[in-house]
Amino acid sequence: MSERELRRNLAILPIGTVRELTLLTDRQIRYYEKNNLVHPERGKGGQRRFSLYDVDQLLKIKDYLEAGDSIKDIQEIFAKQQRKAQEKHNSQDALRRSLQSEFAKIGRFGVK
Amino acid sequence: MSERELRRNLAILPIGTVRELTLLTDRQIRYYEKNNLVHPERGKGGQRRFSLYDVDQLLKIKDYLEAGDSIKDIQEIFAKQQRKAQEKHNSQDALRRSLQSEFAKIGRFGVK
DNA sequence: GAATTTGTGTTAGATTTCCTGACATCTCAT
DNA sequence: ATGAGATGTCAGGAAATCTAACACAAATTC
Repeated sequence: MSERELRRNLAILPIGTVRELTLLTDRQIRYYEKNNLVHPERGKGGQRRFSLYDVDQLLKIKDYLEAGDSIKDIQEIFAKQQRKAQEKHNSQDALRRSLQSEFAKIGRFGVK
Repeated sequence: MSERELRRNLAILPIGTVRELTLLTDRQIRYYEKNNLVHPERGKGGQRRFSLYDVDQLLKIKDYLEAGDSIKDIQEIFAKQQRKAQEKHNSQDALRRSLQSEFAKIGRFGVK
């Protein structure tokens, strides 16, 4: 994972901040969590910690709901996006590996 | 200010998160604030809210202190950095303005 | 070398935020 | 009408944060 992705996925925000950033209520945020749409971590005392990625997801949820989609619809939408991201990830990995092995054959860049 | 800068300066982190990110104690963080080295905002109930920029500043403070500098030294260092950033900002503004007025003369790009 | 300053630890009590669980309400679709 | 889905609201408790004060070691100043 890139540095940028790491930062994006750092669980650093309490629910109060997320509430302000998304204009959702605590109730809504917790409900979406219960329905597996977001997955905040928990701090030492058991309080939720959200990442910036979570905030993005919550904003998407908001949009989808306002567009008439149900929680279940959104679960499927996210599952689909998840699969695509995974494929993309895999194909990038594959590309990288094949490029590296090509370079290794040419012998100009070591694959360390 | 750019979108990126805006995000960087958004006051979103409670002191607990900042404590974990910097490995400083609350006491230290508050002391540095009292000495004008960081300037967290306050939430509705009066609790501190730090930005990612604040976190960076705190990490710098930590480095400087470990390097033997005093709080006052750091105040001056920051003041100097502040002035330089300001100058850079101004010169960028000046450049932008002069470019815009050049374009305006040529008449191809309106200065909105 | 005694006195002061500096940076930090620690504690206490009050306030704010967050937690879970339950019950209520409203809107659709059946 | 009935039931499911999404949200509001409330209660009681736990966790996080706040300020102010006292303590203290190390460095600095007189």
